[in-house]
Amino acid sequence: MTRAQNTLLNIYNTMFKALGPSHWWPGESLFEICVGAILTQNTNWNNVEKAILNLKDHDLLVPRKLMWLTDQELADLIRPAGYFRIKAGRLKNFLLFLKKEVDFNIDKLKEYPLRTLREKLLSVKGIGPETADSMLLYGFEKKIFVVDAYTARIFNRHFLIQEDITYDDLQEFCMENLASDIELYKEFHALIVRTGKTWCKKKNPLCRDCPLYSIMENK
DNA sequence: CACCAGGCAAGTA
DNA sequence: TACTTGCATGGT
Repeated sequence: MTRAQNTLLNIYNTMFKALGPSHWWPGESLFEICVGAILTQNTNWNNVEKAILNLKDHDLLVPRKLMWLTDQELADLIRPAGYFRIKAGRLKNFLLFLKKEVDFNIDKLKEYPLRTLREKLLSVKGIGPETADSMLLYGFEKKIFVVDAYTARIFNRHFLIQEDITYDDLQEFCMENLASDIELYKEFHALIVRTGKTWCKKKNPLCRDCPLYSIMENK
C-alpha cells in the first residue's frame, strides 16, 4: 500500500468517524438529482432546496413539463438558487438534450456506458466535469469519482497534490488510490464537501478544530 | 460589513 | 495556452 493510498483511506475513515454517513445525493428521482446538480453550481445547497421546492410545488419537476416553460418563467422559479438566468438556460440545454437523445426517457441513459454518457453530458453547454460526474455517480450509479475545489484544498494540505491540479488529474489521482467502489466514491465526496464547508474555508489555512488535524503531517 | 457557496463559459492577450 | 470576469441569491 502506497503512502497516497494509506493517507486517502486515513482521511476517509477520520471524516466518517467525525461526521457519520451523509446520505447523498438528496433527491427523490434521477431527474431531480440532475436538476440539483446544475442548480448547485457554485451555490449553497440551502438555496438550491428552495428552488427545487418551487418546482415541486408547481408540479413541474418532470422533463416534459419543465420544457414548456419560457426561460423567463423558469428563471423566476429557480431564482433562490442564484445565477437564475444562466441556470435557466443550462436547464433548458439539458432538457433539449434529453428530448433529442432519449425522447425525455431519462432512465434510458442508465444503459449507456460511463464514458459515452460522460462525453454526451459534457457536450451540453452548462454541464462541466463536476456537474456531469455528480449526475453520473449519484444519479446514474456510474463508478466515477467527483472532485471539487475542497478535494484539491484538503488533499493539498496533506501533501498529496498541488492545489492547482486540473480536474481530470485530480480525479485520476483519487481513482488510482482508492478502492474501486461506487458507494465509497459517493460517501467520500460527500464527506469532503461537508468537511470543507465546516473547517477548510479559504481563509482558514490550518484549523485545530478540524477532525483531519490529528492526522495532518507537519502541523 | 465582507465573504463565500456541492462551476461554467466567454472574453482577453 | 493562461488568466480574468460575469453570473446572483442567501447564509454566516
